[in-house]
Amino acid sequence: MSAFQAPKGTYDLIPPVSATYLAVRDAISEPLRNSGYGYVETPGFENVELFARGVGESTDIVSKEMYAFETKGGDRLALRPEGTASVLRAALEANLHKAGNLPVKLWYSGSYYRYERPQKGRYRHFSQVGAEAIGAEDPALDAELIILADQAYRSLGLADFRILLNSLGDQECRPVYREALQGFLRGLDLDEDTRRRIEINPLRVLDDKRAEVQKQLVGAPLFRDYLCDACKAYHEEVRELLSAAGVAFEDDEKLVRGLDYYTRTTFEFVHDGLGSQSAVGGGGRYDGLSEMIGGPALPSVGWALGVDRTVLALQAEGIELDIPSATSVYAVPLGEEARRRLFAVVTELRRAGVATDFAFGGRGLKGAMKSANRSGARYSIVAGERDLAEGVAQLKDMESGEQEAVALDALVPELIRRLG
RNA sequence: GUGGGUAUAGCUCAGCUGGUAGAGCACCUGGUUGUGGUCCAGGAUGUCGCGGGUUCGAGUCCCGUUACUCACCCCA
Repeated sequence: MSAFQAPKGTYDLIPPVSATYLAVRDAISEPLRNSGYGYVETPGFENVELFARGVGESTDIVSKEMYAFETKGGDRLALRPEGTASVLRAALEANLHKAGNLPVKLWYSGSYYRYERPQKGRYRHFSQVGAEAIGAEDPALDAELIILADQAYRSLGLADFRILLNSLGDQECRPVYREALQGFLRGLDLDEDTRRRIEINPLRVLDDKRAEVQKQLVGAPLFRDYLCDACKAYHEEVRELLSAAGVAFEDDEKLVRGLDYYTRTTFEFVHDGLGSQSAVGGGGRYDGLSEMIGGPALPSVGWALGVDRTVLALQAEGIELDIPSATSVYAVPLGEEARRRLFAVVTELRRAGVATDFAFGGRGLKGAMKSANRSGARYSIVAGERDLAEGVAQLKDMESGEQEAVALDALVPELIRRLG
């Protein structure tokens, strides 16, 4: 115990659990790397205005959950609460969209920050892997991203997740629907906050999880009935491509996401084993975002998957990822001379690419062998004066317990041979 | 911001209507003066979250406080 602990809503990732997080990030990004997405990394903080204009002034994310601060130089910054706005900003700043190769496809992995009351699956510092395809309006692109996320989850062994799909329309049909919805909502018996939301962002009222609210929403106008022909055709094409790819999804007319920039396709990946925070990931199309942050018209689509929540989903399904032992060989010296000789062998093995560790700190043989066992190493090398006098070391198979003398000079090639 | 729950050994937890602290796992030592994982024998470990109160006596009751946790709102 130190006098300090991790700040509220944060946690440290330590072995062995941290290995699972690395594996999850790897599994999520693998299909992206295999599909033309390039890695992008942006700063952990941005000009606060980017999020205010991008994510939306009316969203909870911006209005009450953002870590905003002023620097000594007077700049107004904010820790990033999400990834899309930053990635788009970076792409525009580097003029990637002018390189003539649209869509610009990018993936990223990093930490995000929201000042919220922590609970299961919701932290103030959390980790996401995301993907963005910038500058193309093509239903196949929307489908591609959903298919790749599905592939990522399946590669982890997850089975109990569902994909919710909806369309939020465009500048043409959304205002008409919005007005129709507002007309309906204004007639309901709702609390003050919700009534305010009707005027600012009525679609999000549909997303309210409270039973007494949902009960009143029966009979609310559905966007499905208001979509313009272009949006309807686009959405139908996305649905068909997903079906053709064998990716199951559920139409959810009430799926509205809490970020203002979404248009047309929106989707969410939900898992029932996470407590009340059921979304493990989500995303959608954001055709207007580029212009909102001062760029050219660049219709785009993307998603972000929560690494923390994916790990919770794995736990809920009882899935243990098969993470290979980090160490293949563990060297145990007895005495000073052996320590020098074996340390040299360890260095040589490592340079040859064999994962090797060493009994540091001069523990007794028994303790050192215990460490060798805990390291998960397949082989241990033990050498003391008796062995050195004969120019050998004892090579022990930690699984079978069998041990044989191997000439010191032959150790490295022999281990490489055995480990394949 | 609002509400519920919890706080005892490194970890997971037990401790009945108040009588001065326990289990399992982990850890350490020995059985093996040069061998781990199994087995056997032994061992160490706690400001019982913190502060105050009631009491002859508080892990146990009361008040306060802090932390954690779950849920609402919202989201990954």
